[in-house]
Amino acid sequence: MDGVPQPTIERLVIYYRYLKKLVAHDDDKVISSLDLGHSVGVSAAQVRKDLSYFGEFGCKGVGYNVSNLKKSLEQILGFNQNWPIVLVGAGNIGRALVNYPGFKVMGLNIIAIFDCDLDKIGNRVGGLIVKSNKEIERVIKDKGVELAIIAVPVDEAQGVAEKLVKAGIKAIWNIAPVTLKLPDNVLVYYEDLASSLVTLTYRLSQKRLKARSN
Amino acid sequence: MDGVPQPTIERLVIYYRYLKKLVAHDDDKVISSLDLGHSVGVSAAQVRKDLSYFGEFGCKGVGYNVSNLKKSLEQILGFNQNWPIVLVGAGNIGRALVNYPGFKVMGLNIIAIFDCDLDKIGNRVGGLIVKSNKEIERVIKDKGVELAIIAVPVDEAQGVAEKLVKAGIKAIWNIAPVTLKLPDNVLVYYEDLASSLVTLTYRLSQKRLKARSN
DNA sequence: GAACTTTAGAGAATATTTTCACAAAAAAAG
DNA sequence: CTTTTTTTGTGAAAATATTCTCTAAAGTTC
Ligand SMILES: NC(=O)c1ccc[n+]([C@@H]2O[C@H](COP(=O)([O-])OP(=O)(O)OC[C@H]3O[C@@H](n4cnc5c(N)ncnc54)[C@H](O)[C@@H]3O)[C@@H](O)[C@H]2O)c1
Ligand SMILES: NC(=O)c1ccc[n+]([C@@H]2O[C@H](COP(=O)([O-])OP(=O)(O)OC[C@H]3O[C@@H](n4cnc5c(N)ncnc54)[C@H](O)[C@@H]3O)[C@@H](O)[C@H]2O)c1
Repeated sequence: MDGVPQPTIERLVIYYRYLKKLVAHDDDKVISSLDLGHSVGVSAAQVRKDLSYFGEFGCKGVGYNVSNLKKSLEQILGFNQNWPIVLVGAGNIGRALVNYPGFKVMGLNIIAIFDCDLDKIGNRVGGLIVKSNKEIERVIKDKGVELAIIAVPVDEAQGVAEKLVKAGIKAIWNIAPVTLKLPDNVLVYYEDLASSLVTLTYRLSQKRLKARSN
Repeated sequence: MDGVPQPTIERLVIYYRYLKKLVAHDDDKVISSLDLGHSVGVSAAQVRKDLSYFGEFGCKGVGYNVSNLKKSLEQILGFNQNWPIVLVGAGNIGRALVNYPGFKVMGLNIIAIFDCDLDKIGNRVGGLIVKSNKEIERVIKDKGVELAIIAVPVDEAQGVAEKLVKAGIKAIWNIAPVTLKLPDNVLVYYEDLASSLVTLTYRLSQKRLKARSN
């Protein structure tokens, strides 16, 4: 059940969202890897290979039962579990994330938001009240939280990360564009918005160069 | 100059940020691939390979001149160019992105923000006034904009994307979690925040399973 | 200035991920 | 009931990306 490529997991989420839309519209009872792939911009072979890491979900000559496949993906991706999450940094990005309703359907629940700025502590963000950093450890331990989001300025991220790990956090999603130095047993995933955008400008330049040389 | 791995570009941005910090602190005149790599969580070989796609920047037995390498990366990544960008959707994420000062140093300039909600049009976001969707085409053509960010709800994204492409947009950074159907010559990069988080919960589950089976 | 140390660059070897190709199962057509 | 069509699942092949290994250049030590 391991040895699953990283990109496969991300694509499963994409398949899931499309299937959910189909179920909601009661559009189709069954879908082929070709149609599913085409709908989400992935090859049919890739769809089948991605699913094959987890078992057999389709029927030869027919395709996949939409509703069942959706349920299987929920199971695989852990959407029926509850993942309590704490978020540090009640700034622009932090507030956007807390206000976003799309995480809940995936079992992702931001249960607390922390900040060190006295002007922000006590404010309401989404359904939460911004708490002081001083409560980080207590909340994490009380609720047995393993996953945290870091949305503080670059220079604060390392310190916040260490505090989180000390409190028991096992995985961090870091939006601050800085590499964290943490024990190997802590999972860290970097969400680097600027570098994604730069990839796009880079490819745009490449295309221009190629066009010019033709 | 092509055939550069996608991940290499993203890492170059990471190297760049670290070098910028060194230059600002006047910390080091020279850095080895080992030190640079170690600082940003990448192997030394990876650092050297990444740079080798673009030329020779180091000195054997010595390392890389920090300031020169930073300048070379600026050149490679197009940070000294001006990339005007339009953003559609003055919601939570859209406003966060416009307010973020970190894009400017990479030549990324959000020059206009659009929304269709009358309550939002006319509001100030960062240094910009939210404009009506009706002005999208005019602004893009007037300013020769090629790059757009989509930050509207899922169901609106396809329509907005088509409007942008018709106005001349060549590359889209889509934050709405939905696959866009656009002509092949339009570059699309998806920023899927939820799927990143799910990858993390998935890996966390895996680790738990592995720990339990030991 | 000879021997040693450090470190970039590059090609080879590995590892990872995607695509291909086809057998086998299910359904549909004849 | 046989043939044809559809479509999955999978092992092999291809493509992509990373790591290893070694050479040679630059600097340092003695
Ligand atoms: N806003 C964006 O679009 C964007 C894009 C890319 C990256 N980022 C990164 O995301 C992070 C947050 O960005 P933002 O725009 O939300 O910034 P922001 O300044 O709006 O918010 C940062 C928040 O963190 C709080 N904070 C500072 N130090 C803290 C600490 N030690 N403990 C707890 N809270 C602390 C501040 O009080 C503030 O509320 C930054 O690292 C930024 O580089 C943001
Ligand atoms: N906020 C998050 O943390 C988050 C996380 C993941 C994904 N997303 C995605 O990002 C997108 C935006 O999220 P958000 O939280 O900012 O939502 P939001 O509701 O706060 O903002 C959406 C904005 O788009 C505007 N809009 C709607 N239709 C439009 C149209 N046709 N043309 C122009 N403007 C239009 C709305 O008026 C609103 O201002 C959504 O697709 C969401 O799924 C957001």
